[in-house]
Amino acid sequence: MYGIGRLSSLANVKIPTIRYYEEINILPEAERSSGGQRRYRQSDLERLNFIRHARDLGLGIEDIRDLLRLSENGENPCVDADRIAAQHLSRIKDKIKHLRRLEKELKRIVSHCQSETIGDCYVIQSLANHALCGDEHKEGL
Amino acid sequence: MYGIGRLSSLANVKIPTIRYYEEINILPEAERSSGGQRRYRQSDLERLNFIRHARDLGLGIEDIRDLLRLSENGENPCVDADRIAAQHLSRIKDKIKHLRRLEKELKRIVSHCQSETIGDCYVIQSLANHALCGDEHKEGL
DNA sequence: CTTGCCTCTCTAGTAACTAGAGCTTTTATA
DNA sequence: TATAAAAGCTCTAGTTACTAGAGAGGCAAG
Repeated sequence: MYGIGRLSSLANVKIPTIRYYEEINILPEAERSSGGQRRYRQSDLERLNFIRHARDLGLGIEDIRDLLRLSENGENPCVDADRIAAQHLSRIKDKIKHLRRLEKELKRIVSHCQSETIGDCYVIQSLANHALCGDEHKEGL
Repeated sequence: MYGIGRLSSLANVKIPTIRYYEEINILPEAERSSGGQRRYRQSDLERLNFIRHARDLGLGIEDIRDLLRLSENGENPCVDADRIAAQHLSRIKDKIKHLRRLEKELKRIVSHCQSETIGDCYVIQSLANHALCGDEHKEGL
């Protein structure tokens, strides 16, 4: 049994974040010391590690909640977990696509500006006038 | 002079968003009709188009505020605008790098899972146990 | 028993909107 | 001109995943 500070450094998750996870019920309510402080055990650390790891991969809290629920019974079919991961992967691919379009457009705009003053700055002109854009950059996340 | 609905469809920005932009002072306070409704003119549309365009490129409101301020005087040097755009470009590059790492890791995890039940689902195992990760995916945005 | 660190709850703030309630104004039609 | 539909108004609260800070209380070492 250890306190929240120790759990925090073991899992590499900040203290307020741990309390937040408890509040939104992805961590169970912690046991308390006689004075009311949270006390944790190994299983809490494991669950928190799972959460942090999933967060590092960019999964949202609701997906993580589903994954935790699924993982609680080893007999569950794993297609649901696979689907969550696969959907997340496709969201990431979409984001990459979108960001690449932005990157391309910004590169074009930035490299194109050779002027001295705002009056004929290509950056400003591009923003003011969509017609100067080479490409589309309106969709997606 | 037209109403907020028309401005909204001309600029392709939702009505509440326009009011929000006014509230945070990146759009000037609109003139009002005798009954108190907002009335806009061409210059408002141009400013709003500028904003939307910058948002489409992923720029944050504070950057846009700076760009708008700079663009108000054509004599201003344009290095400041260029710097804002260049910094944004580098943030985008970083995000792409980060997302590509996640993509790689998720692909590995998803394709690796051939099981039927959660008990030996590679997705779940990877999340529970960081040692199964091929790569790092902890840094950055 | 005291000192100092750890932890507690609660509120509010972040970014950039979005949704909805309940009401008033404007516009189009009869 | 009367009325009804469409458009607009303000205000509050919700979204995501935390983070910061105030002010009070718990805990372990010496």
